[in-house]
Order: sequence, then C-alpha cells, then structure tokens
Amino acid sequence: MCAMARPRKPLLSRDRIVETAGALVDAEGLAALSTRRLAAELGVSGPSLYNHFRTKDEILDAVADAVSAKIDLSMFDETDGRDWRTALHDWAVSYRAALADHPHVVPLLAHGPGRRPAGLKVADAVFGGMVRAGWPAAQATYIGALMRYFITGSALGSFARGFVDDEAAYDPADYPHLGQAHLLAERQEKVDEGAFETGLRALLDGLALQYETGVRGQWTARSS
Amino acid sequence: MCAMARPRKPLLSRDRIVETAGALVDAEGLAALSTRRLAAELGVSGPSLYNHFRTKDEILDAVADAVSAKIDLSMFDETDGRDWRTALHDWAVSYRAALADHPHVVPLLAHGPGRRPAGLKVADAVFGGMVRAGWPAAQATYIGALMRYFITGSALGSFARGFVDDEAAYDPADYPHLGQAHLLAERQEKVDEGAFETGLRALLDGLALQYETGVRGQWTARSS
DNA sequence: ACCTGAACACCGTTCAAGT
DNA sequence: ACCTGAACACCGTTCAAGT
Repeated sequence: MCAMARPRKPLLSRDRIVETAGALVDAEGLAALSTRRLAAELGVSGPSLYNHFRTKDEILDAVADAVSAKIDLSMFDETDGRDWRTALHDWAVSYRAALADHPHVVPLLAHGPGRRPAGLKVADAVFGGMVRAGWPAAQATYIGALMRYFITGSALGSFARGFVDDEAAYDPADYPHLGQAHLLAERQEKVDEGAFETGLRALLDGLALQYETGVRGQWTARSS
Repeated sequence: MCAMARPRKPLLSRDRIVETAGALVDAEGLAALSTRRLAAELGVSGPSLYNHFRTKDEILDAVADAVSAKIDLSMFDETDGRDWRTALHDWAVSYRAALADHPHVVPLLAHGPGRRPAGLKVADAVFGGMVRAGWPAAQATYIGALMRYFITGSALGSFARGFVDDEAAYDPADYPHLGQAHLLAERQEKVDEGAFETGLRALLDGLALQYETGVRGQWTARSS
C-alpha cells in the first residue's frame, strides 16, 4: 500500500459526495451524517471533503436541493395558465410525493429556498403560474407561501406517527378524547393521506372563493 | 473553596433546567444547547444534568412541551361547541403566536406530540371540540392533523426569510418571475402574516363547504 | 489540485468517587 | 440522593505535509 497523497484521477466529485450523502441520510437519518462517516462511505479520509465543499452545511444544502429538483413543475408551463386550481393541486401532490420519498431531508427544506437553485425554480414557477392565471402579485406570493407551509408541514410532521403506539400513554382522565389515539400509529399512512387530501381540497376550495370575489371586485381591496 | 460533592439543598431541579434550556434555545438557537453549556449556565458541571434527565433529548422534549402549554385551548371548552369555525380560527391564531414566540423550538414540536402531556392536551382538545360540533371522528382527526401541518409549517419556514436579501441571487434568466424576491426579506413579517391569514381563511372556508355537504348528506359517504 | 494524518476545540454520556 | 472530575468515543474543521 503506497500512501498516495494525490491520485492521478480525483477520488471525489461534488456529485458523488451529494449522492452518497443523500443515500446515507435517507437510510439512517440526518444524525447519521457526519463528515467522517460520509468520508468513510466514500473510501476517503474526513478532511478530503473540504476540497469540494466549504462546510458540512453546504453538502446538506446540495442534498436538499436535489430533492427539490424532483418536484414536477410542468403544470405551470401552459402559456395561458387559466386553470390555476388544477395546476396547484397537481403541483402539491408532486411536491408532497417528493418530500415523502426523503422524509429525513424535509427539515432542511422547510426553511425556504435560500440560494438553492432548484428551490428557487419552484418558487419562480408557482409565482409565475399564479400571476399568469390572474392572481395579483401579492396574492400569488401568499399562495406560494401558504402551499409550502401546508406541504412541508405535512411531510415533516406525519401526524399519525407523532402518536405512540401504546394505549397506556393516553389516560382517559387526562385526555378524554384520545381513547383511540394509539391506533393512529398503525393507520398512519391512511390518516396522513386523508388529512392531506382533506386539507388540500379545503385550501383550494377556499382560494377559489377568494379568486371569484377578487375577479368580481377587480381586486380593488387587496391588490398591491 | 471546598469541593462539595453533594450540597444540602439540591442545586438543580427539572424546572430550573427546562427554564434555563428554553431561554438558551430562544436566545441562541438549538445548536447552542450543549449539555456542557447548559450546565455552565446553571453553575454546575455537565454530568449533573443526568441526575434529573436521562438524555439531552428528554430535556428538549420538556422545553418543547412548555411551549405547547402556552397554546390557548379555552375556545374548545363550550359544552355545545357549535361554532367550530370560530374556535378553530382562534386556536390557530393562538397556536401560531405561541410558536412565533419560540421559533427555534418549532422543529422539536413539528414531529407530533409523542408522549408530551401538553402536546397531547392540544390534540385532545381540538379533536373533542370538532366531534362535539358534529364532525365525524375521522374528519375530526383530519382537521387536527391538517391544522397542525399548516401552522407548524408556517412557523417553521418563514417564507419570506427563506429568501436572501441580495438582488444578485435572482438572475432573471434563471428565475423570470423572482425579480422582486430580494425584497421579501425586508417585508418578511407582512408577507408571512398575509400568507398565514390568507391560508387560514381559505382552509376554514373550504372546511365549511365540506361541513355543509356532510351535514346535508348526513356524512353518508365519508363517515367512519 | 487533491488527498493525508495530526491536531484543536468541541460533543453526549458513563462511571467511580465523594458527601 | 446529588454533585464531581476523569474518561470514552465521538464531532466539524484547520493545516502542514505529501505528490
């Protein structure tokens, strides 16, 4: 074994680092990603990573952006963009599916796009789509924000998984209405899906109401 | 200075630890809370904490629950509970205010109540209130879940703060609709508040639609 | 340019020792 | 019962040294 300090062909690349980091986070969670562990997975020593990224946070940013890049945005492509409701619905479903595939990454995404290109692309597409559909700029901004609240919230905090599967944890004297709460854990997927669908429908119904009111009044009160 | 191993009166208590930990997290963020730092703040050595909590995570759980305990639940007290919409609205506003006061704690709360008593009290109150107001159990569960999605999502990821205050970050060639995005940072509070209010109104309007439909059809299709 | 080992200043947690 | 210092197995990051 010769201790070669620099190989003729680089052992690492940004892409390979991000890919391996993403796989590790998906498999074992954010806490499992240390620079040493990641380096070991890449067959390299810890400090080597710093030749390609300035900090561990930069690596995590890249992992997060790779997930954002999987969100379908094609529904905002239509040049007329009239049917904003269908577009918003399909986007929300695709958005949530992308996050659900990588639940451990959601906390990284929840704080906004920052300087991540794919995250910015998402914000750009939904804002552009809503404006084209006739929403005033201020409302289009709100829609991008509130949809993100709802979707990342639902992906981050699986409601059902947030309860422990242990009947003894729910003393009827303390929580008179949680007698069935321990069942939530096993029905987790159905409950979270039902809540997401119910909430998304309510959100879109409510926005449709605001759209009609706005169009009738030509957005006099709230446009900016 | 005598090196006393055990004082006659305990130096620590669970309450004092949680209070100091919460203050530290509020002031400097989650990353600033190490067991050694917290112990120093309490005038004590690191391992002392383990006489009162089994792990650091247990301390964080208690900090999170203290925030949940500040959420107003009195709107679900009324024995008739007919006006579910007003109750839900007021609860959402109080919920969000509690989280906004402790933004660094939100990630700890986002994963659900677990075994935290105050978190379970919240889930119990909203579920009970909705059922009393006439919602079927399944829908009441969904409402608790989707409201939490929206509220924690909005508290966790301030939309506006998620954009950097740097015009150069938004190349028009890449993001044709984000020309004003750098302004979001300074208008942060107004944007987040507007998005929250718009989303909450839409959510409640949409749920009212589903309530009316359900009552008319006596929840035949979706009750369980 | 790109990798290495050694080193620095940290972590959470355990444990025997003190009173 | 409740605190202590020492210790273990970790961290992220810097840096001089190698090729």
